[in-house]
Amino acid sequence: MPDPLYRQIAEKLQRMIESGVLPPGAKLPTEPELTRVYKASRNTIRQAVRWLTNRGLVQTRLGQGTYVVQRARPFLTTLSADPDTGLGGGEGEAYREEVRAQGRDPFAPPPRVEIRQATGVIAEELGVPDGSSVVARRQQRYIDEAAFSLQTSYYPMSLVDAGAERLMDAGSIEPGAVHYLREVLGFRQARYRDRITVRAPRAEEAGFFKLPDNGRVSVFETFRTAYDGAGKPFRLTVTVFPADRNQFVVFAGEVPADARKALTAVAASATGNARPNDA
Amino acid sequence: MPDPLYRQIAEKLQRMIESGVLPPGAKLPTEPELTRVYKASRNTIRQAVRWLTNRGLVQTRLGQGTYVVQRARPFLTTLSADPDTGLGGGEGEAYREEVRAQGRDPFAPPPRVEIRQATGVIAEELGVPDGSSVVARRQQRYIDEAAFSLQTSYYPMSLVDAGAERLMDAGSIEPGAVHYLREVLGFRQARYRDRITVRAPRAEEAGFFKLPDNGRVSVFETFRTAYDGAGKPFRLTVTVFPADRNQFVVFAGEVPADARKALTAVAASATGNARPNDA
DNA sequence: GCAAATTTGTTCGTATGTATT
DNA sequence: CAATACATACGAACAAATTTG
Repeated sequence: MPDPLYRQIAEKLQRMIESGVLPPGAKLPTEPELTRVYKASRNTIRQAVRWLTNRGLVQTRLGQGTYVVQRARPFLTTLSADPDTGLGGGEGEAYREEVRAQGRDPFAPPPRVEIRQATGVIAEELGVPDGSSVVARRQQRYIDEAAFSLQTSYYPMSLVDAGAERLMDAGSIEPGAVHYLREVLGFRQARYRDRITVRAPRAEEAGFFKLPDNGRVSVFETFRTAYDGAGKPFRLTVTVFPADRNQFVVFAGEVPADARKALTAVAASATGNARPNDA
Repeated sequence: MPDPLYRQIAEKLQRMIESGVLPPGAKLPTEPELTRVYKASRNTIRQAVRWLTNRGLVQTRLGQGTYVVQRARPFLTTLSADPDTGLGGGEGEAYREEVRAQGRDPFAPPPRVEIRQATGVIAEELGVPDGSSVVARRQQRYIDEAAFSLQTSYYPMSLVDAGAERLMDAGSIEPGAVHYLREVLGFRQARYRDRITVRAPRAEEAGFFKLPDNGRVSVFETFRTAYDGAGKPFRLTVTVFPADRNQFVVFAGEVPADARKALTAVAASATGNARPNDA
């Protein structure tokens, strides 16, 4: 039995998009036009377009039309520690350097600082009792004016008691909290564990990242637990990145310098074109 | 101006799901029932349910009903090299060990082996001319009888010429291709670069992993380029994992043994409950 | 094993609302 | 303000898959 009508129409449009007949940014015919071309009711046409929307191929704009999506240039975050600085990617100074190295423009407003009760994952990862107080430093980051990540770092209150008072400063800690903790408490970074997950965005996240409200684009959520010299966790950093414009890189062992650069070119070659897993 | 009716209905159902009134696995009322309860047409009810479906909260089954989704226990793959064996996660022997370490049951049928022409990413990453021949070894992997990953490793034909003839064997190379290359050509693993991306599944992948056909669940696609002692790439491994049941872990520096174990508990604590990024 | 009932899926038609040009 | 374009909502009929009797 053939596919339902709306699928047939959707697949025809999909082929036009993937073959380049409808290039990124192009406007699809309007619903009444498609109704005439494919001799289907408007509801069926709308169902076909919705199918494309759910797959992230097109995007509809009320009052304007339906357009083939333009993929943003992906940004690469290195998770493994830098062999020179010993810093992991995505945080403070390391973030700004990595953005500039990719020829792009970083911006981060001062963090919001709050005192919260540790619960669930936060308490477990920091090894503090459930309900005890932690400092939460919440940071928004932009690249080329576009929202790029939402990061919250949690520190046990015991660090503040031990002398790291500036953790509770409302402004930025320059050149970075990692650096500050090393100076004040002697903690060396480059001992951490990252966990990388993917999930649907929450409403606030969808708003901040300007994601389509159909739940189509998911977000990466990374959990970084950092340990001090004695192996005790002293920091948990949770970061959310939109999955449609972010990728991660991990280096193991001594990887040639060539392979560390010019990665952006490979990353940008849309996975939609190269299909290394086809049969 | 309030939300449209279908959204109001969807959000009421969403609250029932998230508050536990409708626990995972529960059956939602049928469409005719919802029609009566919310005094909306069947089409509007269906739109509300579709909204929940697009967010991955429920799943409809033709002829049966609509059910609250049950999240599978996530599986963790370690990307950074094992400090003892020097092996990266997700490949050959390392895969089986990691699965058993998490108390689960690995299964992998023998790989399919093909000769292909290198194009795009494959040629670039392996540093071979576009169009030259490569050996592709394609492997399906299961955990607890469920499809878990689809992996293809590419090797330049020059390795076969240099003596690694078994790369073209149809069956498995025990205890693993990495081990074999070290024996025959002296390549040491533990020099590689991983790139982690997320995208919509292709039709074959959705079929193999039994993903819902609405494009809701996306897949991780990881690209691992391995380098020999001279810094020349000798292998590219592309792996696809369903994002709804997989997570990744990266260790940097000497992380305490405690933090390497008991990770599964933290990972399983559904991100749907703990909301570390809320305002 | 078959038929009926139940439940979601597809397709049409129609009317009205809202945002953009 | 008018025309265009997508969004919401209702009603109706039949199809396909599953469960029940």
